[in-house]
Amino acid sequence: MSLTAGRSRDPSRGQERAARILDVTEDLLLRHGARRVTVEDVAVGANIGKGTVYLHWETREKLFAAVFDRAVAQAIAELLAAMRVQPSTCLPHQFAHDYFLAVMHRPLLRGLLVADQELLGRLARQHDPAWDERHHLVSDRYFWLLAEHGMLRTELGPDEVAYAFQATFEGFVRAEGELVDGGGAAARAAAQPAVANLERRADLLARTVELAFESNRPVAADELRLLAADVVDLFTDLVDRRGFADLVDRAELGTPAAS
Amino acid sequence: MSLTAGRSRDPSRGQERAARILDVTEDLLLRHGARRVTVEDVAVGANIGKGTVYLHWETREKLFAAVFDRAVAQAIAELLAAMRVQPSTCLPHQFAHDYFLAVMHRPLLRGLLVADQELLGRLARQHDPAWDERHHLVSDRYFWLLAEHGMLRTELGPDEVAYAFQATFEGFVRAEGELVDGGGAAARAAAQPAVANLERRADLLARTVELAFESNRPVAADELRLLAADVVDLFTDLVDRRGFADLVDRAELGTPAAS
DNA sequence: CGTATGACCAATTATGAAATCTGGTCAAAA
DNA sequence: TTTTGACCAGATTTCATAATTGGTCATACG
Repeated sequence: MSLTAGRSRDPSRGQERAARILDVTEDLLLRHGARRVTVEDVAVGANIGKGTVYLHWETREKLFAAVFDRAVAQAIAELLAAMRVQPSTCLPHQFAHDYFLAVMHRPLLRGLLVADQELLGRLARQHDPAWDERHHLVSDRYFWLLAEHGMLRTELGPDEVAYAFQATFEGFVRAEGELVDGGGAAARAAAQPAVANLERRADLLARTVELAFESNRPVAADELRLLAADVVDLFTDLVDRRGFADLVDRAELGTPAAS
Repeated sequence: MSLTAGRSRDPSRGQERAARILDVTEDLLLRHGARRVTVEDVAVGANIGKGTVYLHWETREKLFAAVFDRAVAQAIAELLAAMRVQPSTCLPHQFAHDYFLAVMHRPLLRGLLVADQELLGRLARQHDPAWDERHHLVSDRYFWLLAEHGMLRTELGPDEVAYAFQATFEGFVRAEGELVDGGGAAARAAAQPAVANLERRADLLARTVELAFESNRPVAADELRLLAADVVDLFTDLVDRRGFADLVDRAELGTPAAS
């Protein structure tokens, strides 16, 4: 039944298996919701024994958490990759735009942000406080960095911007999908492709963020590159501590896990 | 919908009883949540027979809906009253500020906006589509009005602003209460009064909205007063159709129903 | 030797039938 | 004419039993 049985001295072999387990779990999670996914299902799906799952995670909930962690890490990795190619991505409005799309393209993350009861089961409001802690910290430092570089309006302090940005971002994620065209009520039912609508919402979010929070000071390309590098470091650090550093290094953009 | 009551030819008698029923229901709703409130409870609380409740509302759910409708109407009435005293309240940032507080001070409305499962029971995601319809319509017209008066930035179209405003507003309502002081991590646990924190969040929302959506064009007091009058009419119309017109006329600001 | 496994067990969760409760009605009371 | 509460069907809760499942670990395996 097992391919790689006991033989392995190679640790990457185990990593690979862990990834496979996460893949299977993610798929099951998306299709049935946390409540209905059993460890047995996962094991069968990954062609391994149930006990083997517990060689990687000490608990079912931790396995699930790992799936979500990975999704977050992938989204951030995607973002950082974009930031390396296009330094201006570190500016709040582009950041919001890209992160919004990264989230919305991943049902797992969308479910996480809107606290989808069906998807998350009892994991729903059981955030790891340590993660929230770190998230806040990174967020604060990010906006602090922006402020130091004079990229933020001076009307609001960095902490305030951090709070407002977060609220606005989540508001857009939760906002109903019906951003209708300006062309009056007639176009209501006209089904524009869902992706196009997503893009429009991302764009609107971006412009909102830009207008509300960013200074319009022109920026030298060099300084921007420098700032972007700092921001990349900042978020890399965030993801590092979650055990998915490799995703960032390899800039793994693949398979957003969307259906 | 409601017929008159008691011995009387006087219809206000029935109105009064209806209000009493709503009061009792609201109280029970807040204390036990929709799932646990029975029509019998309501009747007993209001010192009337169960059948009498059905003289006013044909269904338990409609009774509950009426409670929420009234809360909305009260909040809007409060807003309109403020607008009459202080016309600048019709500007998005002040509007957001006051409406935010009006909502946050009413557990019923907060629960409605965040779709509190416990409070709403199965009413949770069972919005009256007709109301959403009207709400959207009024919202759009509001921002259109603002645009016509040149109060909005020109970067975004009125429809876009309407969408973004809604998303931002709901984001702030949902955002966790922990807007910590700029004074570093130390003040984390320092319990500032909840109301003060609410006020700060309202203020931050206001400034965000102002920066993101409003033009900084100076406005003559007269024009502002004119605009405010239009806005009052607009929202009065919204509330009228819900059967709580009297609240607006009497500018009933009393008892936000907060605990 | 160390890794992988699945039978095993306690504890959670599903099931379903009986008992209870409750939304809504309406004949009678006021 | 208005109000009421006994009444009933359908929904909900209960509670005991059955089935499932998270997690362990002695054993098999390479």
